[in-house]
Amino acid sequence: MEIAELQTPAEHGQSEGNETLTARQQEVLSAVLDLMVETGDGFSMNAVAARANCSKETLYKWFGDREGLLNATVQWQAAKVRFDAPSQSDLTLESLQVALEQFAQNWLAVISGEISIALNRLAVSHAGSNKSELGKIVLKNGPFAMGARIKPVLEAAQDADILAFDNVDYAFRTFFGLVVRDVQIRSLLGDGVRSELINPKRDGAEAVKQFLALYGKNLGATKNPKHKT
Amino acid sequence: MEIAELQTPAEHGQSEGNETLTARQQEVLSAVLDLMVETGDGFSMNAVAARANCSKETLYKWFGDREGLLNATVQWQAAKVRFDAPSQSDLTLESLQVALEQFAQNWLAVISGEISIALNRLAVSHAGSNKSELGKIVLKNGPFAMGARIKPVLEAAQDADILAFDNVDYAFRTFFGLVVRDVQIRSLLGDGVRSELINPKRDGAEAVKQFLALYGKNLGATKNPKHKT
DNA sequence: GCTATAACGTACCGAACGGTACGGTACGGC
DNA sequence: GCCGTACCGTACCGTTCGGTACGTTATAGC
Repeated sequence: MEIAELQTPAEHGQSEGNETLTARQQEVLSAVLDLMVETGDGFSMNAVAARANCSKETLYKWFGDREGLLNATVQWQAAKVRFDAPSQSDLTLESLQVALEQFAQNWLAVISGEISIALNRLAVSHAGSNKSELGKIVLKNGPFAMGARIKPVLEAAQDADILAFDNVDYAFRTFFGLVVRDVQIRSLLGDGVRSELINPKRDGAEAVKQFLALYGKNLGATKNPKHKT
Repeated sequence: MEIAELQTPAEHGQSEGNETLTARQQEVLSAVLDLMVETGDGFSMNAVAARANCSKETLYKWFGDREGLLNATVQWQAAKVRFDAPSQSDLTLESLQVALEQFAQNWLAVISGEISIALNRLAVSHAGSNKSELGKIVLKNGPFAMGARIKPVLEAAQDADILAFDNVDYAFRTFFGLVVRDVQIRSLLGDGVRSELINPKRDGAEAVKQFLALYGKNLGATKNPKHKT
């Protein structure tokens, strides 16, 4: 479920500082998020100040510069969205399936949300021009965080003779592909069909079924990849 | 090469036209592409003119405005990169596998190339701010073009009793996920591991193997999705 | 009540950029 | 030789934006 743990404001750089953001500061970041969803990257510091009813001077005092403000916003939002893979002590095929399904469904719901889309758009465009940490931040809180939570589950399932694979990284990336499919890139490119065509509940379950068909150990002749990395 | 057909090389909108670009105009677009790879979206019209040794006035005359220049560049590049799915008359499991592998490998090679990454970054960032056709253009020449080429092959394979699926769209999107995995999003977000970690030849073949394991008809108990749309 | 601090609002500055105008040059048609 | 056309190079204009400065207000501590 949604572990909401706050904090992590992140000073101008990515100092991974743990100074808690004040409520007022979070109001500002929320305003930034709104503007981001509405206009992409095309909003000015003036617009932020106006939307948040604060002065530009305060903005610069708190966040250093525009980059710092964006970094803080992205990190703040990323911290809010983190959810864990449900881990249970007794691991069976059924419980694994449930855990993966829940994770896949959460993930699909997140990446098809407009906030995630806006954040990823911002990070992608800033990853082009060097000198920006936004890409790394989103990468760390997106695909990498997903892997960090799923891989232990996969490895536990392998230990429990439920799954079979040679390379947990590759197995995870297959899981990623089956879950995300073309949803994320199409969303980022502005394909409007998202909410109609995508059903996180159904598609997540289907992805897990397919993943288990590929990597489940008891399911007939499975074709396990031979990657050694 | 200077035909008297006047300009209007790629009218400001997306006139889908293939009015031939003069060699000089293609030089300009090539310069734009270079700048795009180098600096993302952060290049000025002055920079384009300087790089291409042409005047800004000519730029505006040929392409209307900055948007028109970007559109022309993206369309020009997209047209160059198109490749067909090899289609043969006799469709067997082996020939299908070969065809899909070749396609998957081509696709992986394209999307991990720096030009494709730069183009997709540009399109993604412009898809955020409305009022830009770039997202649609890339969508059309990317995922949609891929689907338009693969789906007929899948359907032919279904007719030949090689594959089994209920929904060709969903089957294609699974294929997409298995091929692309996390490669594209990680590349767009600036993850540098691309060329080392990714082997189009090997990964494309593996993706096809997995796809056939899921949707091949003669391969034991396959779990076909029950999607109706 | 007095002072200090924090933040608001507005005005301002310099730079960069999109877009336009203009003078100069090379070249093909006649 | 003359003209029209296409293009180059540069200068220019108006606007926007990031960032700073400053005067004003409100709140907290003493």
